[in-house]
Amino acid sequence: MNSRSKYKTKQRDTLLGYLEKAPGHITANDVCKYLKAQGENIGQSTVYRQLENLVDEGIINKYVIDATSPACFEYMGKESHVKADVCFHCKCEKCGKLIHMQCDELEEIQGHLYEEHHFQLDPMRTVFYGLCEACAGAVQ
Amino acid sequence: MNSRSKYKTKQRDTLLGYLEKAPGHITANDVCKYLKAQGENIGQSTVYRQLENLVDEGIINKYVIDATSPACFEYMGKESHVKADVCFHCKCEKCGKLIHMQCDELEEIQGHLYEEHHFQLDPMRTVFYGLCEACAGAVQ
DNA sequence: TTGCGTGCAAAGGTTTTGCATGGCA
DNA sequence: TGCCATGCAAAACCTTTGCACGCAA
Repeated sequence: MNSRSKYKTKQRDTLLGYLEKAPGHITANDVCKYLKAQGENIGQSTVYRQLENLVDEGIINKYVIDATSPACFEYMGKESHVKADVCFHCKCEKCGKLIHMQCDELEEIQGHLYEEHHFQLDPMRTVFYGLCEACAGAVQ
Repeated sequence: MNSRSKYKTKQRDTLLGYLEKAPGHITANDVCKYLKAQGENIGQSTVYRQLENLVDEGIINKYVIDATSPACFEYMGKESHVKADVCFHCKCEKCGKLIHMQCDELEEIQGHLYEEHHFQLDPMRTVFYGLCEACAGAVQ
């Protein structure tokens, strides 16, 4: 679980450079394909291993939405993890779209659950299921 | 995605009968092994397909803990659906306990998500992950 | 020099799919 | 009778692992 990287390698820097400017949610496969397109040949095991390291270090986050779709990663920042913003995820049961949202009011859920129900919510892993705007409007 | 069962088959009944009295969370593999031990020979594809149906029907819930471990299922009950009351579920990531809660304030989440984010929450299927009181107190 | 990081290939395990057969309504 | 459900096997899929080599410190 705690396999923090001790060496600074070219591959790690390349990967980190991509993650920094990568948009929203990215899968390990996305990373591999991007790097390959760039001519950077980094083995997929290295990608997986470095992603795991970065998660351990808190530089990126990992989301597991469901069993069949691949895990998503997201850049959080190198600086200290002040956890200034808590993000939530909504997944559409119909089209499968993953919606990323950050909202103060939703943060209150966390406080409410803790104070009233003594439950310490982990927003990283919690996913709201339902219907997105498009799908809710499309059918019944 | 929406493959609700239309026929009532022996396999479905057998599976449902087991799920009703099955303890806590069960994997698809558990179900297969149990049925085989009972002399009930039900193909694994059938198990997976029926579990998917039952999730769609809201009779069982599906939990995904992480990418590599198999998904867990849990019996929720045949009734409800009347949604006279909206119930929420919290699952402890540590001890696995499933907490059932009904709370007016949490119902507001639904309204909020719909009005502000145009997302139609499905409380039946949404599970809040985190730490229960006991586990949160135990360690850090 | 030491031992971690890398890369390739192959394994691992869960879940899905194709297709012919059997069963419910 | 018309579909749907089933079962088997094989595929698909993501992720991890083994092992030899290269590279950082």
